[in-house]
Amino acid sequence: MKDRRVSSKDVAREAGVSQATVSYVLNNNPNVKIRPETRQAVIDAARRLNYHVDFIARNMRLRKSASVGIVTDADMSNFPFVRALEGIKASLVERNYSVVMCFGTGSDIQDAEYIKYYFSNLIDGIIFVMRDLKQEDVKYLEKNQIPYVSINGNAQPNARYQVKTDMRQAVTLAIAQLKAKGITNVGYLGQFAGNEKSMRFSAYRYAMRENKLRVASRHLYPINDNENLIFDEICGQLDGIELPQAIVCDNVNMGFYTLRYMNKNGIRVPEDVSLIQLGTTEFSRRTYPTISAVEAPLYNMGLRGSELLFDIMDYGYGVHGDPIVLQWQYNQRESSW
Amino acid sequence: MKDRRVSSKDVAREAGVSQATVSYVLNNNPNVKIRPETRQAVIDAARRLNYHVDFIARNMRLRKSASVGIVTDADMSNFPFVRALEGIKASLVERNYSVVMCFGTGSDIQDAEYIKYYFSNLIDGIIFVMRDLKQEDVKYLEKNQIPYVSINGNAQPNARYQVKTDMRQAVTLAIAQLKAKGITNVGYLGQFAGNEKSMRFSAYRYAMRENKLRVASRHLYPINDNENLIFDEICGQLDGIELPQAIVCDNVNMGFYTLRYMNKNGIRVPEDVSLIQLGTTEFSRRTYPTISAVEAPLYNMGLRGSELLFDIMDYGYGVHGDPIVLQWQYNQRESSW
DNA sequence: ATGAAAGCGCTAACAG
DNA sequence: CTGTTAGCGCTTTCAT
Repeated sequence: MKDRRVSSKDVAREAGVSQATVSYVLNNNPNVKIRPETRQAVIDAARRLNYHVDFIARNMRLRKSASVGIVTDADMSNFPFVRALEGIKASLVERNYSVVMCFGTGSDIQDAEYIKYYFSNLIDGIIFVMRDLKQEDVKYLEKNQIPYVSINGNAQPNARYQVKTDMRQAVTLAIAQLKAKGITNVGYLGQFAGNEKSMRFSAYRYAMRENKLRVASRHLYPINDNENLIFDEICGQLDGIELPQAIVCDNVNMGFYTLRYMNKNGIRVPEDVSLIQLGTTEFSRRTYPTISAVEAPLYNMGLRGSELLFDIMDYGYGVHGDPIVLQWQYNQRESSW
Repeated sequence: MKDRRVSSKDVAREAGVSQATVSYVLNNNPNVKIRPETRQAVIDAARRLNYHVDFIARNMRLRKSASVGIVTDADMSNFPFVRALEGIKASLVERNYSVVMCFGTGSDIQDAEYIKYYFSNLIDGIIFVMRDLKQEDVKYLEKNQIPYVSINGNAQPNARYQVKTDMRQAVTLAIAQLKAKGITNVGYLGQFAGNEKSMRFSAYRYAMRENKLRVASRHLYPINDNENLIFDEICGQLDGIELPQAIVCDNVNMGFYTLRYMNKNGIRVPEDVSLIQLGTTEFSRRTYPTISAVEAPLYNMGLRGSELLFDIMDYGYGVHGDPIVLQWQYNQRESSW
């Protein structure tokens, strides 16, 4: 199918040396001294023949693949995921590693694509991005000493290697800023249960407490995170009630739909109600008003996670037991004072 | 580093057969008949030992990599790119191919990562997604018979293998709908030069002509596509003028910023001005009003492109010379009549 | 300083 | 129906 390509043997012949020498030269093998003119001859020959090493063959010999598998739960077209991937990429490129996307994640980890890939030498390690790890999966990975890292806003209980985040300080800052403008009546709209959500909700409660503000239960608006229903649920919660001075929205979508609600009903933002969104998207600065947001350090999460994975791949389990914790940031825009 | 793993030789020993038989069974090789009990013995042994083929070794033997390289110009965190990637993925998964992201695209194609990967047997083919191909790059690819496909809204001149799109009918339909509501005065906001842009602008002109409407040059608003400047430029163009009844916006960002302009200035959409956006994003249905959009068939572009690539990889250059042309669609939402 | 040769794990003639 | 065997292209010990 693919026509025969030039191999290191060809280069050796062309340069009048042995195949071993070609390998020594091209890999700059530090354990072996090569006469400069020999070296040059090899390099010239390689260039002349337009030689490229066959990574597959090399990797086979070296018993590694020089790529890492990326696994996600999120829709791929999800901004946080992709942004974290950009951070990962930055770290990988440096070391000449490549990214393999792993899709099929079966119900049993044993037949997840990424496990097959790992055992098939297609990837050397695994990065879980924005994916909640099941207890048993973590156990399986660690039992088999598979290099992996979880990159996720939320802590993954029991996962040995992870990058997680803390948003409490950023939310505290956001609410402090509101308070400085005389706003004390800050509600919360979103989900109140579940892992990810409860991290957000509890950050809100933490921030209120730190700011010595009361959480009023009549200003807590439970909304399920289902794209098609969010707006209706918001209407159900907010129609005809007395609104608080500010609302913190659980995530990007809820922030958008809440703004939609305000715009639709002629409620001025932030004059009547301030709006703050938890989560990151590039569209928050394209609306009217632009939406203030507490945002995760996505790029750095990717970068740091990938670096951690390299440590594990290089030195094995046992290094760096501590999770990396990165801080969220408050990005004030027009929707809040 | 990685502990020795179980090979097909081990399975052979365990099952009391030869390595070849193991290969025959596990690959379901149709050219060779295996006694059912032998087959079963092999399968059992493999399971017992938790055997996984070593793809690297297999690929080396087969002289292929079972992965394709994805190259893009766009920021990865770009919705159209990722959506197309999802289509690609759907096609790849079926054939057990995997995706390798190629990042470094040097100025000279010879040292682009994807070329190195190809010549290094790391990928079997290349898909360019939303990336404008240079003349010379196309020439290089075709001279070397490298399987590639361009997936792009716009035609890539001279690229033999491509998926491109046609938006004229969809825009015509959108404008026809406006006209049916008595709107005849339709402006255009965006860029008027450049490859991508002129496709859009000319689709608008085509649609106006088809609908027997006049393009009024006073309702053509040139805006440069620079995120940080768009809004200011829009203000510069629209402040204090008499607006048309409808505006077609060049792309997603301009659509958003134009809506921002309207909302900010209390101009009702669509009562005062209808808005139509060319381009796709999931956020168009989260604003108030939601934004009508003419959208590219991104998922299918990815899917079809990937299928085309498989044809080329399977049968070589010479198949399917004709570009695949896919139609855009009009998605009417609240921002237009 | 360089070469000969072994072998990574797999597949596919070919032989039986 | 199954086994023997010869590589795929590379790296690396061990000789020289």
